[in-house]
Amino acid sequence: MVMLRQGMQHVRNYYNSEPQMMRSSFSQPFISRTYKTSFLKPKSKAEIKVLAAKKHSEAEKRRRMRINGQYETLRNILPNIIKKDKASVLAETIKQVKELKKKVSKLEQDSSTNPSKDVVKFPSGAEKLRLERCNIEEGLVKATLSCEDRPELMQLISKAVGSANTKLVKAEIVSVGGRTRSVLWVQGLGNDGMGMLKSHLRTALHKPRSFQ
Amino acid sequence: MVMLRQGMQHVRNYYNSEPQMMRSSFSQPFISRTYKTSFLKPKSKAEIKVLAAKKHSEAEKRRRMRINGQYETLRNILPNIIKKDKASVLAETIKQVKELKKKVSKLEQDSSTNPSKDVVKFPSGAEKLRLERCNIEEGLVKATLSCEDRPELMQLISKAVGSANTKLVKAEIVSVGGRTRSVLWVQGLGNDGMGMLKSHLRTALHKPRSFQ
DNA sequence: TACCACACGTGAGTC
DNA sequence: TGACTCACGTGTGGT
Repeated sequence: MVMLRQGMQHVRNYYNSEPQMMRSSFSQPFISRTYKTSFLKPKSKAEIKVLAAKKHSEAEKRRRMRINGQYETLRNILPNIIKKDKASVLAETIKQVKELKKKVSKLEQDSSTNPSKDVVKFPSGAEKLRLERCNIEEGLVKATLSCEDRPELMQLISKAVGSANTKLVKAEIVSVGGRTRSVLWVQGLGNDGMGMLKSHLRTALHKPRSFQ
Repeated sequence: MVMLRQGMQHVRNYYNSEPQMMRSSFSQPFISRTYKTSFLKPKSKAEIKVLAAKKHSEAEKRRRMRINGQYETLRNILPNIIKKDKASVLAETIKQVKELKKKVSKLEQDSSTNPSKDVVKFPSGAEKLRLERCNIEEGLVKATLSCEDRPELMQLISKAVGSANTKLVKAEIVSVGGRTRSVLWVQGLGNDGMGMLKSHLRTALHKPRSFQ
């Protein structure tokens, strides 16, 4: 039942552009023009009707071709189409559009909760510390800090996180031009946990450069 | 020239299901059944032809309805469609599919070069170190390492990266159950830089727990 | 054979 | 008025 109608359009064009039923009436104009000026373009009512019909059918043909062309591009765009008939093409299109939409919203959701969008964010010049809840159900808190780059910074940070009795789920660090921007994803904070973590991180940030 | 054809389908259904030209011939069967048994279902050639035509046109109508239903769902799925006619719907569909495809490939590209997809990757039990070029034009190298979690690890790593004369563009660390998985994006490696970086990182990984 | 998908010309509607 | 879009029934070829 699988149908492959690749070139059917061409096969089906068996009608010539001027159907026979119309041809007979086209000899008429020459007769009338023998005694009437061609500027007036005299036409019998039947003649007018036939010409209009011809025009109409030609316009309709153009319309069909326009639509069929778009079916063709759809057939080319969509991957894995077996049945090439119009209904199947439309069905497959609908399916694909839905899938693509779902995929996009999923990917966009990911990139909004993930650090991907922070890739372009470089450390700012100012000393900064910011905490925000980013997933309430999972109790996930995102801490963003920007400060001078120091070798012992990671130790200080991990100690700060540890002392707040939390779990560091994920950390992301960008260091550029002697400055560092860190984003931490922390889990397991109690009600007053955020304030505690913040103060711990603040002391870590402002600790003077160690001896080492 | 903007066309709003929301409910045109309903307006256009002015034909009843049995066109007039067919009705006259439907009175025929009753006459023949007066002297022939209805089991044989006697049909004149004309009768057969008309019935076949009816069947055909009905099938064609079903086909049209199937296709038009799909146009309708497309109209509903696609956002921001002004012109509701078939050709415009198809054109808009093609446009949207192309856009969605581009969007998806872009987002997928992002998530493959970005750490997003590593979110689910937790530190493995085995000691691991792997380097790979992930962007040849930019000379970007991705180093993935998995080892026991130690407080001084980040210092060791940053020293290793620094001694290889490179720039740490980005770092990502996940610590779970006493183990750490780190992913480093390093830039500015020479031809033999990768080997050097690897050996430096290896020694950092296997360094015994410091006094501190 | 019957069924299916299609292109066609046409009548009718909208703008 | 004319340009357009649509649904319709039909003829035809392919399965």
